[in-house]
Amino acid sequence: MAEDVFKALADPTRRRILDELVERDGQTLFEICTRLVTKHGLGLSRQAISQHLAVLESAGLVLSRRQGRYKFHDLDTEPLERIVTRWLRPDAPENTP
Amino acid sequence: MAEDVFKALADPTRRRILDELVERDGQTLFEICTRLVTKHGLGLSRQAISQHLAVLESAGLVLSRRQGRYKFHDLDTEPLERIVTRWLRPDAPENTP
DNA sequence: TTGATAGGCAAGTCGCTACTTGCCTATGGT
DNA sequence: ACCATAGGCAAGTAGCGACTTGCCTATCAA
Repeated sequence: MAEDVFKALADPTRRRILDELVERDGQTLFEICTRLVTKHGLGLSRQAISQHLAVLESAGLVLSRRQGRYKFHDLDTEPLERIVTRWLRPDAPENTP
Repeated sequence: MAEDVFKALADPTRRRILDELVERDGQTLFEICTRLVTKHGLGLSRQAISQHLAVLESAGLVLSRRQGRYKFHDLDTEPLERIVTRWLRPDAPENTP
């Protein structure tokens, strides 16, 4: 649903997570946690990030693959393009650069 | 700010408003109210829509021009394109159709 | 000038959501 | 077998956001 995509993008922390995943795919939960702390100074618990990842996953923006005791997360940008074309007028001057 | 754009898009009613404005620019508050009620069956007060329009306006998605006692609202899709390109990998296969 | 229309301001309520805390499961190393 | 690591589940809390209600201002028509 587009609803889930918009709600997922509404939170700044979730957008940071997408930033991390677009930089490097296949990160685990702990990797994302430490990156958010060190690079962005966010002091969040592991569960907070886990819940954010669940939201992103149910929105289709993040795909996860389990492997042993690790769970790797990958970015899927496919839902992004569809939701924005909703309001782009086909023949508006700013949309035909 | 991109923050305001994402928060503005998070609400379903505000997205409906954008739907109405992309269909016809220059609508007043009351026009939008009646359209949301008749076409989408939303039973919202005038103030609710007014506050939504304020959010959209502060996000730069809606421009307003006052004329007498009327206030016309226009859609501006410019902020939309910038926020999505944030996570689109330049050379990913799904982004080069 | 009076009344009706179009809109704004401010306070208050209510539900959702982000976050925490505590405990539990499972996999891997030694 | 043991312990550490990677992650999950569930309940509880706090703050934000959507919506309402009531009242106020401004413009136009009669």
